[in-house]
Amino acid sequence: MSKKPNPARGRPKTFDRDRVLQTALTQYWSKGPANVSISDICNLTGASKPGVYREFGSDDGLKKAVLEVYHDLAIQPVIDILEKNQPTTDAIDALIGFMTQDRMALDIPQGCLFVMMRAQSEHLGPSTCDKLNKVRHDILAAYSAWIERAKLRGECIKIPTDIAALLLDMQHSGAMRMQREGVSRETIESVLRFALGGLMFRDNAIRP
Amino acid sequence: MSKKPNPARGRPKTFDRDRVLQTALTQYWSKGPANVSISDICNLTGASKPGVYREFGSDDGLKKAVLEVYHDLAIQPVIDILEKNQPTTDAIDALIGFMTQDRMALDIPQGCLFVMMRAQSEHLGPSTCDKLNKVRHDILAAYSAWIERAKLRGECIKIPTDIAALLLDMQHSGAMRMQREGVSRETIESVLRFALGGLMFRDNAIRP
DNA sequence: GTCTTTCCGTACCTCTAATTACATTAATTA
DNA sequence: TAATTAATGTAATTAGAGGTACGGAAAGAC
Repeated sequence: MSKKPNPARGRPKTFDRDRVLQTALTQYWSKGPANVSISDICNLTGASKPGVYREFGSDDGLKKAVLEVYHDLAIQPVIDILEKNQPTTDAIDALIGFMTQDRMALDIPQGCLFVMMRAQSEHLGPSTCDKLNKVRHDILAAYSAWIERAKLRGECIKIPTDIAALLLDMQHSGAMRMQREGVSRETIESVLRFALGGLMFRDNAIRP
Repeated sequence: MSKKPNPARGRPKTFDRDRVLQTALTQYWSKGPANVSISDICNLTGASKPGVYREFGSDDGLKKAVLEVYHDLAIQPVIDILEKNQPTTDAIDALIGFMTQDRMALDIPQGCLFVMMRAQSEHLGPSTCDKLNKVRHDILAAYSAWIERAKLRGECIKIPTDIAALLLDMQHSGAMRMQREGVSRETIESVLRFALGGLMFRDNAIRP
């Protein structure tokens, strides 16, 4: 066991794993995972097809690896917000802020790869689907823990925790879908404000 | 202009348009539009491929035609609920009831073809996408009109109408996605109850 | 130098999808 | 019966996907 930082034997490796992963991530994210072929990625990176297959095993393997990268990049930050111990309103602000960043300005694709993959899980391979389910489970668990803590603090309405978790997940997916459909940042923020605000006791529902 | 109910000339038509449409609808709906080929539909219906192309022009044309059938079958009923002049709580009950029918028992596929198509619009043809946008517009218009009426009756919280419409659309998509992911009927109902209940003044948010 | 090890990439294979060329069939009409 | 019309389906074509066989290249070891 242990890595081989320098096996110093045989032909040195030139395959750029990170470049392929980064390129695949960007492509899948911006065009949808089903609309990017291995050949596309090879052309964009200069990698050879057998190289990709040696590294990732298959299309499924590559997609799974990309999903792992995506997790660290865009899912974990959400979980981090949820796990940070802060007042519920602050957490909601942080969530909305994260979901409605100006993607254009940051040069990040619109929408969410995880959400897209879920929507197309029918033509993803088994290992990608596995990973997808694991990620889904992690997110729901994080939502649940967050809700439980909010309840203890008396900041959350009376709602079964698992229902609230699904509801949060639903709003997240919905926001990401709208983003892809071209709905404006401000509009999405407003929708989320109402959707998530409803979880807390509302001092903001002012009768006309 | 005018149909030719009986041109009575040349070889009689045997191509069963309705059968192809019905089969395509069921297949797209249950497996996702991207996972069903023209050949599949031909094999299932006994139609020939040139027959299908003669009737619908292309893959895109077939999908557009199927979407039109789906509209009448599963979108219009929602619009009808919204247009029926009834108390907001009743409309919400009807919406939730429609969204959480026992599909298994009714032998209807899970989820919503419209929602699936939106999620995969990247690999749909232009005319299907057009139709998709029109349907989306119709639905949002119906939600908006409904919200406006609810507001006049003083049954709806203070929320911009367009935001509420997007919010409703988001909950609908979310519910349909959950249904496809295998979440139970009861759970989805509960989620929707909280998600849509928040639009009305709440007498149901009981502090513990 | 040559052996061994490890990685490389060209050129192919196989499948499946969409789409069509074309010869054929079945009816009405003259 | 022959001509006309309007539909039919077999059998290709083309394009692109995922995936691989295999000969070669670049290093250290001997």
